[in-house]
Amino acid sequence: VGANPSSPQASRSSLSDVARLAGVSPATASRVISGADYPVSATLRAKVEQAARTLGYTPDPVARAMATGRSRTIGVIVGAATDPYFAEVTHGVEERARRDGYLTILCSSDRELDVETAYLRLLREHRAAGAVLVGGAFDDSARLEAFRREVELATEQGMEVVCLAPRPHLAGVPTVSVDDRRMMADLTGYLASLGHRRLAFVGPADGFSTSDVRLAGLRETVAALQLPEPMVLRTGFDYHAGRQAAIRMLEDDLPDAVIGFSDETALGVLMTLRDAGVAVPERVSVAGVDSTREAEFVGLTTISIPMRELGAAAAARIIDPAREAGLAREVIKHRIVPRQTTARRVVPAMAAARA
Amino acid sequence: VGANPSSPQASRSSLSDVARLAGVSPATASRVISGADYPVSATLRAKVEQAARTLGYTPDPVARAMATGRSRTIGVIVGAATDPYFAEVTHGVEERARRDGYLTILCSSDRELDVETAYLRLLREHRAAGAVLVGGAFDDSARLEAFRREVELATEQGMEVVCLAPRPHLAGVPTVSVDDRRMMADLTGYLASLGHRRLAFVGPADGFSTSDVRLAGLRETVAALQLPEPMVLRTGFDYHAGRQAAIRMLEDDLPDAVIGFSDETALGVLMTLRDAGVAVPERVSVAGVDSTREAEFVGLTTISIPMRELGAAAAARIIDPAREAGLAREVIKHRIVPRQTTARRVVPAMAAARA
DNA sequence: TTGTACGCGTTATCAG
DNA sequence: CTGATAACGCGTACAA
Repeated sequence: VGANPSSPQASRSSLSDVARLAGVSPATASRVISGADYPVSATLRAKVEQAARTLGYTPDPVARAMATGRSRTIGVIVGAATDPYFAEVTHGVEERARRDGYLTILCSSDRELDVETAYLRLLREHRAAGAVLVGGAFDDSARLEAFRREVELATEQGMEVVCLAPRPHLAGVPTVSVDDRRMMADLTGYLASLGHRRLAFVGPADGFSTSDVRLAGLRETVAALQLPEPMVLRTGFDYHAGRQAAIRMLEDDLPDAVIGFSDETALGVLMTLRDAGVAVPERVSVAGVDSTREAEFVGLTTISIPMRELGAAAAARIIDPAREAGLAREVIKHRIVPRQTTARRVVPAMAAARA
Repeated sequence: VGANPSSPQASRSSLSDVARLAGVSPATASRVISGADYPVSATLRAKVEQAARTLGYTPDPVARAMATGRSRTIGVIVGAATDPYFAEVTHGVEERARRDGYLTILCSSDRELDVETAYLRLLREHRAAGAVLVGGAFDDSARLEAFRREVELATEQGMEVVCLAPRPHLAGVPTVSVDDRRMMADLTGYLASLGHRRLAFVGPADGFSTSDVRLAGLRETVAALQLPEPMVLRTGFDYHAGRQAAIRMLEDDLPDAVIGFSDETALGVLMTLRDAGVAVPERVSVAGVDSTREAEFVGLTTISIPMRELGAAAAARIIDPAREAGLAREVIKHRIVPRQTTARRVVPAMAAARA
């Protein structure tokens, strides 16, 4: 009779073993081991600790999850695991989690709300301590209700859910992120200050939360500075999307400067333009967002976002919710990182004169 | 009396609820739900399935893990979560795992054997179905014994451990990987065929499994072709290591061609050489290993390794060990991907003539 | 302050 | 083929 018959278990010792060796009841042993703030005499406490050491006892995480409804496990839900931005944030979560013996569960959603919903459910069933929603999302109204419901269930069950980018339809969920609107406004201002007037934005289709906000920031600034209407190319998130956009620009019309939704997209634009013989930054300036390592490698102008720290902060919030219970909406400072893909605009006449 | 008091549980239904509604015993319900190959009459089976549907019942993974000693969870242990190679393999694992409702646990070890050991133990305690050891490792003899012991314990407990790169001191563990020695021999041959004689290798310190093997492959071929002794720069794994190595080469002496331990390293070399005004591939050829997306972006010559497929294969092996029980040491084919950072050697005289 | 006993939700054994 | 029932290892009301 009993479970787990096939495992030749290397004789792991259980809490009752510890209790027996220490000559106390399992309850007392539990109170000592689990660090409960329950009064236990110093004598017994010492005995239990000694016994635990002798037996090399380690609490069983699964049994604990069973009993407490909580496991030392953190889910991180990203749009694409291989995207450098997501990878960096995830690493931040993992490092912080590891410090406290938490396990990090990687959930890559292909930016599908349904997949996020399914993952959230799985995490809840596994009693994850919390979940980090790293990226933005499409405003997929058909799937949205199920998603919200799942977030609600998770929260009700005591899971900590943290957003690392604002989710418009997820009010009440603590969020720590940069100010996308302002960030893009700053970047636009920076490019304008270099003399660029005809701007282009390359990003995902309409309806993606963070992209929409960034685009709004761009448009506001363009309007305020009385620049011409910006070109908007909605080809996607990644490197390939950047390539496509660049090809379209090459066929159509070159702007003064291009802003990518992310470094990935901007890099796609950059490489494709250069391959086609377009001088960057002399003819066209290119800038991205994220400050991934790739961007550093090629000297791409970008906006610095503390990716690891964001991940670590989210993890910290999940591991110890009490500590940072206060702030529900924290804003991280961004910073423009000017590098070699942006430069003062060279007006055609001057260019001709120089040539 | 009882556990989990604080959770306002959204009334999840349990197996006994299903059993009650179906008018059968929990045992029968379990046999139907868990898909055990245990005889249950069609009538009762239908009743249970109906009841489960009505209640929207889902088995509890934690309780299952408790009872069976196995959870639908796969650990993937990598050297650095943000390294593109590891990220890609991890994504492969995740995609395959997701298909079967498995969760992927990301374990980033900073290439420290101790961290790998600790993670392995944590995974075992959490009843992970298996673990994927993705990268190589330093031959850290002091820590090695504990590591091996942990692998052994994991295996004894029924976990599937799979290596995606040979671990010399882990005999008996199923491994699916490329042939590092031959791969590097091929690449060396390729560079030699372009007329390059003075080769350089940039990689981690001595004693790192995969690097040692690759270097051996290089050396063999160099000897066979009677090329001069190669330069070996042991600066590390990543982009920065490549930069350092390049700086040293610039100060010291430029080879005809540089091979990086990985694409990351090679890219560091490439960018730094170009920043310093060294023409690649005209003056120096540069090649890497992995065929990461980054390498594609900048047109780096490299060796193609099917990263996602490797991850997926490892996951498949863990999810369904019976299926592929046979082969314990599978070798994946590699392929040289010539791109724009390698070219036929231009001998100084010719270069002068051309200039 | 300590101990007893039950429950978490399954699976597996053994008796019908 | 079906059903009681004992585990799995822990946390925790409740009684002492």
